[in-house]
Formats: sequence, structure tokens, C-alpha cells
Amino acid sequence: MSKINTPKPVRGTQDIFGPEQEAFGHVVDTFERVRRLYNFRRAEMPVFEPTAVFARSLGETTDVVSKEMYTFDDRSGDSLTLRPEFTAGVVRAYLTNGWQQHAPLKLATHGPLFRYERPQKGRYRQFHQIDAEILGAGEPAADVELLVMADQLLKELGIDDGVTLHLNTLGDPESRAAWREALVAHFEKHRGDLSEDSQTRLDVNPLRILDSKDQRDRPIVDEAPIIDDSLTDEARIFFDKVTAGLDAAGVAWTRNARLVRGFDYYRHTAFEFITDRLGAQGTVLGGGRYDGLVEALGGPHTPSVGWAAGIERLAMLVGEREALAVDAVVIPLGEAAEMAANGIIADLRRHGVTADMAYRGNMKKRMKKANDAGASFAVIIGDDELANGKAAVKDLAAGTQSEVALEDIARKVSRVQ
RNA sequence: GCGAUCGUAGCUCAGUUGGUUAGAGCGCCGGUUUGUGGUACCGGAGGUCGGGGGUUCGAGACCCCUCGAUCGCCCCA
Repeated sequence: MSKINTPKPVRGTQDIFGPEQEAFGHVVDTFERVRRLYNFRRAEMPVFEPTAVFARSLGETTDVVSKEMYTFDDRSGDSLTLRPEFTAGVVRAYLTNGWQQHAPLKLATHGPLFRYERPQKGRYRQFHQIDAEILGAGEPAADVELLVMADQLLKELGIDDGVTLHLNTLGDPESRAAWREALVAHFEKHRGDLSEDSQTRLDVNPLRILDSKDQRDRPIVDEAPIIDDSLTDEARIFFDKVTAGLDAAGVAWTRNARLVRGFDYYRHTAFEFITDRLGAQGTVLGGGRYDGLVEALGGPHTPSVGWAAGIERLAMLVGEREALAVDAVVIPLGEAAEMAANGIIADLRRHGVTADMAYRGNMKKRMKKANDAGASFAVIIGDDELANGKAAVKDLAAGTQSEVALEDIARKVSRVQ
């Protein structure tokens, strides 16, 4: 008598279908189109990697590594991790496949990523990103190209309204170290007035205090030194070239001296496209330059820059979309017609006509199916028509109907004449 | 990991201070129309009230635990 319970989906995972999937697919399709315009090559990487790939590159102390990764031992006892981000795996692939020969290499990819986090709207344990990277390019032109591409992508998705590009520089290692020192000195002076979280940050990741949302931290953060005072001439020139390039390309941006990055490997350019329409999950696309990462994974000095964007968040901004309507729905009536319809619809599809078949229910039912599918035409084949080598083709928008020879149906219902 | 709100048909939601067989709209199925859609009318199926325990004569409503979603924090796309 025990009832069989259907297993529940894993927390933080989602099944995407219907209008939501149409939006999701639209984001991916648009990304694929845009990345071709910029001549980025598509690459596929494994969903899991040796744990060391992420542990070394992201920094052992980051939250992602210390408490958010899906890490497990496989049957041979190797520690593997489901990728929590793209960049580390891309770099690993770059090194182990000898892709250095293609440098500067412009790569694009997309797919699922995994983080053990508290789910919220627009935040999942299995989530999806689109990703673009330029490996082996130390020139500011690479930063500019990526940012212009991101800007065009958001515009082509029609979601640039209310989205702002926040731009900052973290400088070269020398600048960053000097800035970090100045920041620590500043915050140490006010340690007692900082929030508990920021007191912890001061020991672990002092840069993070800058984007604290705690009101108690605001006045101290406002007085904190900005990196401009610590920038080397080289780093300043680099940043100036990036901003000048954006201006030349007509990309709007705003300087945000409080913008920092979560992972240790970032240098120079850091950026986020932030929307005011998604609450706490406002960052819709983010990235920066990671000149130190390839070395952290045992490779030669390879300056690189990249970004990633959450597909779910972009899809939410895009809004629900309807599936594309079919050109024709074939409605066979009677056994002989139903058999013949298999050949007729196959012929339509071979001619590039998007077609579906309504093989269930009475005539009314089948017409309704054609209507619901948004079909331009219903192709009705009864035994009478079949005997004459014809079909009744009804224009569903106009409501008109005419008899068409079987071999002419494809031409009649095709939208590309 | 922390705080808060919520969880009733496939979907969106109603369900008076706990009180008989839990309702609506949409959707689905059937019919009015045995070969003609979008409209209309009629009828029907469909609910472990997230799950478990407790209080009570009696719980969808109250209490506890648990799972999940949502909104913040943390972190991040």
C-alpha cells in the first residue's frame, strides 16, 4: 500500500521550459551571434576539473572555494570539483592543449556552473553563464574589445536600459599592493567602528570592505584612499587607454572607485554591468583582467582578460518570449490519409518548411491545434483529396481555403518564396 | 551559514474569530457542430490543503519540527 513518492528536484536547480526557456535560448542565440561578429572562437570544456584547478586560481580563502564548491572523490579517489566559474577551466585548457600557439586567443563558451549557495531569484546552485575571454593579450585594446562586445550584446538583447557599466582599475601588482597597504592602514585606524563583517574582511580580504552595504562602514569607506593615489605611471596609462578606447567606440561607462573583484587573480581593469531591476542580484555581467592567473596554474606569464554573465539574470531582463510559430500544420483524416501524411510532411520539412502534424481528435480538435501552434496554414488531407492527389490548404489568418496539388504544397506554405 | 515572509487543483488565487461533502478564473477533457480554428454556451475530470508530529469533540486555519520558494545579509553572474 505504500505510495511511490516522486523524487523532488535538487534544491537550487531548475527545469526550464516554455516562455522562460525561449528567453534563455534567445540570450544564448544572441550571444553566439555577437561572439561571431567579434570573431571569438567557441570552445567546450568539461563541467568538472581536478579540484586544484579552482582551489589554486580562485584563492583558498575565498568563499567560493572554502564553502561553495561541489567537491567529491571519484571512484579512483581523485578529488574533482564541478566548475564554479569558467575562467580557471579555460586557463587549464589553454595550458594543457598548447593553445598558446593561437595567442592572442579569443574564446567564447557557455554552460552550467555549480555553487552551493542559498538560492534566491536569479541565483541557483546550478546556474548558467555565457563567457568570453582573451588569453595572451596584455594590450588595453583587448579590454576595450571585450567591453564593446558586452555592450553590444546587452543592446542587442534590448536590456541596456537601466544597465550601467561600472569601471575601475585594480592596477598592476605594484599599484595594487601599495593601495592595499594604504587601505589596511586606513581601516585599521577605524577598526573598532567597522561592522563585524568588515572587521573580518580586514583580515581576509580588505578590498571587500569597499563595497560593504553596512551603513556603519559607509563613512569610513568614503574617506578611504582610492587607487588613483597608488597607481604607477604604467598602470595609469593602461587605464587611460581603456577608457579612451571605450569613448572612441561610443560605449558609456562610469568610474566606480569602490568596485573590486571577488577573486585574487584580477589586475588592472575590473568592471560590472549593473541593472537597477533585479534587486540584490543587480550585477548582470562582470569581469576584468587576470594577468596573474595563468602563472598561478603553472603556466608562463600570460596576460588575459575576460567576462561572464548570468544567463538566468539576462533572461529575466529579456522577459518571457513565445516560441516561434510553425509554418504549417498537417491534418490528415482517415487511415489512408494518415499514412500518406507521413510522406507529405517529411517532404515539407525537407523543403525547409517548419511543420507539425495533428493526428489526434476530431477535426475541430485538430484545427485548434493548428491554431494554437500559430500556424500560417493548415494542410488538410482527407481520403477524397488524396484520391485526387491534392490537399486542402487553409490560410488561417485570412480564413480562405483552396485545393493544392501535393507537390506544390511546400511552395504554397513556405514563407521564403 | 544568518534573519524575515510565504507554501490550498496543472497555473493564478479565494477560503470569515478553528465547525458539516475545500471554491473561483484560466487551462485540460467531452458536448452543442460524426471534415474546419480563433468567439459563445453546457457538462466533466482534477486537491496527500508541501511533509511529519502535536493541541482540540473538531485543524487548510493554532503550536513544534522538517522540506521548498521568495526577500535581505554573506558571497557572487
